Amino acid sequence: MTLIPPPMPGVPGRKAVISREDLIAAALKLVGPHRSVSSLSLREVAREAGIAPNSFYRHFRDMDELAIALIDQAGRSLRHLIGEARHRATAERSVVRSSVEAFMEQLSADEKLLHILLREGNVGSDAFKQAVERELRFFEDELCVDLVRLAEAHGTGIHEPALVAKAITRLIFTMGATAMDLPRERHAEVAEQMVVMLRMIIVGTQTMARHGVPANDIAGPPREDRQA
Amino acid sequence: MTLIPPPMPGVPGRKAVISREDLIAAALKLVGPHRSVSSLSLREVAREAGIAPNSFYRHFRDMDELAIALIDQAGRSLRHLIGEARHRATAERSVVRSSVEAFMEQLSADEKLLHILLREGNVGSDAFKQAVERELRFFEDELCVDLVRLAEAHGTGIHEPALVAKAITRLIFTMGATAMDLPRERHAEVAEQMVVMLRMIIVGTQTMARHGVPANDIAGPPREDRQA
DNA sequence: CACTTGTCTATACAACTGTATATTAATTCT
DNA sequence: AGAATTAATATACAGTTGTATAGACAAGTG
Repeated sequence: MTLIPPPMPGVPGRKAVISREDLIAAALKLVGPHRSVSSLSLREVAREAGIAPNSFYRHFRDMDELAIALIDQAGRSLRHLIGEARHRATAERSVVRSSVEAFMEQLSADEKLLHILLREGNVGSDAFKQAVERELRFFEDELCVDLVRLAEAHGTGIHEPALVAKAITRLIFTMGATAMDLPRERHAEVAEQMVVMLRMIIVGTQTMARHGVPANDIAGPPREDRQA
Repeated sequence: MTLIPPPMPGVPGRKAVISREDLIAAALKLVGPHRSVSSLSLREVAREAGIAPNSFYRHFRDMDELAIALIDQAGRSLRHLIGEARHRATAERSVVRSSVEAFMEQLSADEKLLHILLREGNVGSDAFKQAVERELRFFEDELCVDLVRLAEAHGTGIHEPALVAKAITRLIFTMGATAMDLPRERHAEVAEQMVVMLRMIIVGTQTMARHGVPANDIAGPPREDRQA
């Protein structure tokens, strides 16, 4: 999706002095901790890219369309990152730790793209939100098959793997979002918190797979409909 | 904070035909799934409230100030809600289930206020974000003392209660935010997912308290620095 | 060459924004 | 009654926004 037409030499017309990617880059330069994508104006992006406002329409119909392209790119970047993290993980260290570390690492380096994916899934148009949701679900699905595979390999059970994946994903993303407002030196601390949280979830799902799911938690009295 | 001056009879001047609360209400009428607080304009709110644009300044200095007042109100509403949920919980059912149910219930009823708290903590000015963060932390702290108290009462251990509270809070809030985009009839399903997720965390923290924390998870090889 | 085609720019317009200034209206105090 | 004080308004202005229209430039075609 959002493919660039290949540079066939047989097409008439003027040589494009600017490309979609240039516009995306210009938009990226403008977003930041205080500037959300949905608050960018068409003219602003055009100005940053050094073109006339109307030239924008040659590449995108809307700012919304640009935003979705941005999300796509952020998603690709994230998927690449996670792929690498997974590769590193199975070799030496735990998935949890190395994934979290890779995530936080990317958070510092590639800040803007992650920013978009993390924080702006809640505002904006429907198309915008769906695009973010799609990337989240992608992340989630990959994590799910990973979890199942690892659980089988290690002989540990896993209760409701899909929900485990969902919980972990959402947790990583929100924690990452809040980490972005913190000074760089506190990122390691947040990463450590994330690792502990994820371990709790994993220990929980394993215990529940081993001993059966409890019908109530620490707060409630025993219930009658507890499963045998 | 944001106190109304008491109606002393001894102050000259014209009777105020509109109050801060009316402006807040007008702003609330405007926000929705497609309209974020930070995208509201001063004139728009004034128009909705039926006053001249400049009259806005009699009550707030900024739209930002209005936004923070909105967050305060949403926070109060949420705290009230949680207080009730906790009251109900200790009596008959589990904290987890009844809290989640109360949360989702409020989500449907009082949609707008929760909306603001849930979705808009990531965009907007610093003051805005800090206000949301403050409310989140409040929620978190209350939950933490609850967890510790319950763990003691039931004789179950609890590992890193503060982190448990944080994880649960963030999870509830993000899941709640995504639920708001779903049709009403799927809310129960999301609530069920949330309950399972939270139980995993609680079972996890209990197991870790009982058996000691694992030095690595299901994916990694044993590490040497494992705690005795 | 003229011709078409696609890219970009210039100008323009109506709508909207936040806010400054000045004026009017309502209420209480003396 | 009149003076004082405060809320609300009307008008106005400069800036920004999205976009419509029309024209200029460059590259390929016949």
